[in-house]
Amino acid sequence: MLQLSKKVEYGLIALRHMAMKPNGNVVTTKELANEYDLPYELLAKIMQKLVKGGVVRSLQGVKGGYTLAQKPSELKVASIIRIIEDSKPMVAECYTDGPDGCYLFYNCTIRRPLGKLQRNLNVLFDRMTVQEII
Amino acid sequence: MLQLSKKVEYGLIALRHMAMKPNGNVVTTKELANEYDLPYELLAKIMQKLVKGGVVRSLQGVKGGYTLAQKPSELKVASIIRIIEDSKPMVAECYTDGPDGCYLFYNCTIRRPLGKLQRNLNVLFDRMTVQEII
DNA sequence: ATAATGTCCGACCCCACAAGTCCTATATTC
DNA sequence: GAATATAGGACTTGTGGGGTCGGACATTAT
Repeated sequence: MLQLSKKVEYGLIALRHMAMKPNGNVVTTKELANEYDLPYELLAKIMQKLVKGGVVRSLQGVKGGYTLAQKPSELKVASIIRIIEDSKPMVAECYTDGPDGCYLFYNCTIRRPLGKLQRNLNVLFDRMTVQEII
Repeated sequence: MLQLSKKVEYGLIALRHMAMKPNGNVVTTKELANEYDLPYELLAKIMQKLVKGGVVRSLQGVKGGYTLAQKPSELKVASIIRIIEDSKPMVAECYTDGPDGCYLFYNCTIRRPLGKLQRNLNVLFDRMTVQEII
């Protein structure tokens, strides 16, 4: 209920790990999976998403791996969630999908008030960065 | 992702509806289900939970129904969620279940930082009341 | 008293989606 | 060219949210 997904958790753990390494130091999926006992393949997928999201850079081949593409202080948790989940953290689907996503939409009486909650939530996730979880 | 459940949404809609009725006016599940086109049985379950949670009072029999047991300004959204979901809104399960709930627990590197997020979230849901969604 | 109409509540189904797995292709190093 | 890394599509599995059904009990009206 209202929880972050495992994917996001794993992603944050990985990013934190990288943020603590000396700059430019590559980290492999294997290393991460071993260190934190995370499912390798799943983590690999997450890392690939982070690459596409521009959060980390990848180096292929032997001696390959990942490095941060941005400073930890610039990596907003909100962005990480958006990249990994393909959507912002939302309190209700109607804020993403619009009228088509919810058959109540037009006569939904709690949409506006929830909007307030949503905005506060946005602020929360926008403020927090990877820097803070080191 | 991080969404409120339908149950909570329905519950809020119902409470709002009741909050707008003249004091002491009973509202039936049927009336609510029709008015907002919500699944009757599910809504009934939710209402029962709200009764157990002390948020609404029930009157059985013909002419029965529900009335608010508290002022709308006293009905915190946080409480509603807790009552309907049997748990507080949590960003990660480890905050409810403790060590047994997550095999990472002791070497989880993001638990403490997420705790900050959690506390902020608590404040958010504690501040908002049914009064505000009228 | 009995029919009508409401709550109460346990048991159940369904399915979308999160979580995790498997397999193959491609890049890089030595 | 062998070893080791990422890239990525396809697949399986498990769980929980959402929804349904059926019957018991309470109250009122006739």
